[in-house]
Amino acid sequence: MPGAKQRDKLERVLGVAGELFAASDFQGVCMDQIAQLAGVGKGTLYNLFESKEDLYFSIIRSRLGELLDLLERSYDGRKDTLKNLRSLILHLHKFMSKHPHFYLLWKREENTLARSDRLGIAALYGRIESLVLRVLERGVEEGLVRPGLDHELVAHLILGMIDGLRKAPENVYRREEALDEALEVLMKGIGVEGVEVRVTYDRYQHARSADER
Amino acid sequence: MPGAKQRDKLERVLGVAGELFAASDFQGVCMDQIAQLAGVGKGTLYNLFESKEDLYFSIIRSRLGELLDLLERSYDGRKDTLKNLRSLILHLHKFMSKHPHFYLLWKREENTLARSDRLGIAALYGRIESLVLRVLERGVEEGLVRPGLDHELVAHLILGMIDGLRKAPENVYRREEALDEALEVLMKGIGVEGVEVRVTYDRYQHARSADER
Amino acid sequence: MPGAKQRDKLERVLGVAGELFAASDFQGVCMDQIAQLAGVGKGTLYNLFESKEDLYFSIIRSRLGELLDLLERSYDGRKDTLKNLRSLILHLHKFMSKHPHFYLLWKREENTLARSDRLGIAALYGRIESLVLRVLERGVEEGLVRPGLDHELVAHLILGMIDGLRKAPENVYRREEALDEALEVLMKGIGVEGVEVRVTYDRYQHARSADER
Amino acid sequence: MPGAKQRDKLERVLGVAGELFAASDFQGVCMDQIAQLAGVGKGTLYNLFESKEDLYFSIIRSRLGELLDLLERSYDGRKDTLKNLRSLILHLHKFMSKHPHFYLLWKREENTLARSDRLGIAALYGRIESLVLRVLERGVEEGLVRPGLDHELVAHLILGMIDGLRKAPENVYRREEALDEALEVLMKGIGVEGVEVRVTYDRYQHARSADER
DNA sequence: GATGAATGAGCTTTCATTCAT
DNA sequence: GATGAATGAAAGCTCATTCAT
Repeated sequence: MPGAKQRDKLERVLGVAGELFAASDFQGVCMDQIAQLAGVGKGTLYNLFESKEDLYFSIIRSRLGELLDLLERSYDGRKDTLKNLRSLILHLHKFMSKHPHFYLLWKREENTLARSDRLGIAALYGRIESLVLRVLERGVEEGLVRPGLDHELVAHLILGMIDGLRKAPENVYRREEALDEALEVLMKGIGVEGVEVRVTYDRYQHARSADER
Repeated sequence: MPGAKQRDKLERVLGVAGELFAASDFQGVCMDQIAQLAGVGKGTLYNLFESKEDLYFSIIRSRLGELLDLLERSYDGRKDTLKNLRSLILHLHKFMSKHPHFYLLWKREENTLARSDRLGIAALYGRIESLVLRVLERGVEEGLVRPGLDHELVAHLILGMIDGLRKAPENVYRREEALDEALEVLMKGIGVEGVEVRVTYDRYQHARSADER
Repeated sequence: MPGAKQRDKLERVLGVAGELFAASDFQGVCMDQIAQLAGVGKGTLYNLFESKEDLYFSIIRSRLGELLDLLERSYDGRKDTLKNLRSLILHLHKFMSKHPHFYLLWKREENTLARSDRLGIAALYGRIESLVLRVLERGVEEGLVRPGLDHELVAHLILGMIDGLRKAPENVYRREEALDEALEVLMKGIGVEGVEVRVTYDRYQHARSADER
Repeated sequence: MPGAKQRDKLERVLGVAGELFAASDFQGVCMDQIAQLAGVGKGTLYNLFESKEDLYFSIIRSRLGELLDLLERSYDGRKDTLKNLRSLILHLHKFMSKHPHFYLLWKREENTLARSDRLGIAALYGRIESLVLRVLERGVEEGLVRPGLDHELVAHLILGMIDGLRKAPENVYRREEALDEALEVLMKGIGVEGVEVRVTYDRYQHARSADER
């Protein structure tokens, strides 16, 4: 099966290119470098991708696709909202650690991409929003999220908070409790008043094991 | 006074360049375009800025500087936390409307800039964080913000939420109530339990007039 | 064998560029011209040479290298001094006729290069001096050159004379006897008094055939 | 008399520019530098000279003119040939020490200038040749220079030797005796056989005082 | 006359892309 | 399919020159 070798090569190129693009920027990277570091000929890059731009956005698109598959698989309409939100945050966090370069590229381009959906990335971004919307709706059904909120708005607030979490200094962000503290702020913010939402480290441990494959 | 003409020219260049850079990206804009649209000679650009890169980051730096002066001037240790946060959100919102291109550039580069503080922009970013930290501390003193929160973390959550607000679809975001809804989510999230925080449109109107010069 | 084509191309570029640079000067020649006339793409010039400056000095360096190899090969410790000096003059003369542009460039830059040995050219210049010194020492051994002369000084006088010869008007310089007349002046100038040095056209013919491959 | 100030300014510019041009080359110097270092406005340069090229060659032309006036004044048809040649060498040597930059520029351009007499410099070069020719003719009349030599050729040999002298390493060239040794080689080279030519340091001293103003 | 801000032609150099091997 | 030498469009930048003050 030659597909395996092809796949390897493609992954190698995506990995190397992601690293390089994140380290400087689109124009700061040249195809020669990528080819050299990936151990392939320059011509091969053009067999794999239409152009440099295609390569660049393919990094974002492919990883973002992976991430969304992951998030959507982990979402479970039956789970409670707390678990779902925690799972969202956890998976984003894990994915970010695994593909640090991808995140930079994504965040760098997300505003640009919104306008003209180059290469279908904006569509992917839509999926994440719809996922959060579903979580919120489920939360209202459960009586955990207070009704009357503009879900489209709140979805962006949530995603923004998660991104803010990422930008916190490492010493803050890396503390495991940080995730729970953020989750607590979030739940109090959108939760039904008077309903106690217990977010504890024990639960965090538990959620973690339950949620991952 | 030749300074006036100089200033005009510089502002015109910053404006034109900001527009162009936001419309595509760094490499998608050439100095000839900028010069042409700004109505100056190409050489003049190089009298005003060291290089194309310098021009690019000068847009961010100068606007960010303006923004921070604005925010810091509007912060008032005696005001209540609600007012301070509302003022923060309002000013960010207004500035964003006035300089829509600047925001795109800023957000595009913020992750890159964090690493190597090119041209002192990261330092400016630090000022905004410290401002939010002061607001939080004041909130605790007032008994409006619950103690025990990691302020560094929460500061990033707040800034992230505000950014999320910006990313919400125009039809959501433009609704005046959106700001108050976000503020409410935020206050419930970080506020002391049981303390009623009334965020109403009337107050919003009032705060607006009180806050602006 | 791709080396052959490469070599051809390189020689063509060196030839064309030499011609152009000699015809005006460094700044009077642009890379487009060179590429066009050499029948290669502009990019190819940059595969062959680091920069325009590198190309420029490569002309001098490579030809000067050739010349020195020639001179050093033709020098023979056993030959008499007259033959050696004649050989030196003859070879310089021939080389100059073959590469008229190179000479101009060399002479134009020799004073500049002495100061900062860009690209190892000054080192080559040292080799020609040491060659003349060896000829002089041999001349003293033979009893043909009078002792007590400062050889370093005389070496420069000799090289200066040869260069003066080159600058003589064509109608003078091209006369074959001119070389012998110069050689006679030189030998009388540095020779042992009373020792007859016969420099005749016949010998010149003879020396020519003996000396060249 | 404003002419004096003008003259000062012009001399200052020529001096500064000569230094700069000698330190790098024509293209390596920009009008801003010259203006700055000379303490004049850039526009003033264009009142004094037609163009950058004109300025460049004016340095050579004006100094070369000075030099030739000097040499021609010092030549005296009645003096003996030895004195005349010594005077030639001495004056060149002195002038060179006084205007080190000029020499570099002159030598750099002399081959280029020969072809198209830009700005009348080649004409000046002709005067130096004719001066040497007159010295030689006088030498033949005196019975000190042997007849039958091609004077045009020998003139170039002499000028070449003098230039060779200049290129000799400083430690050689600076020795006062070096001039006399060169003169001796020269006189033996072109002198009538058997006629003793005494070149001593005493005479050198004497000639020096007699010759200079 | 003196100045230096403004200009833009013209240059070197880079690098995405192609295509013969 | 894989390669990388060759290409030339494109762009950043410089600096001689001008001219309004």
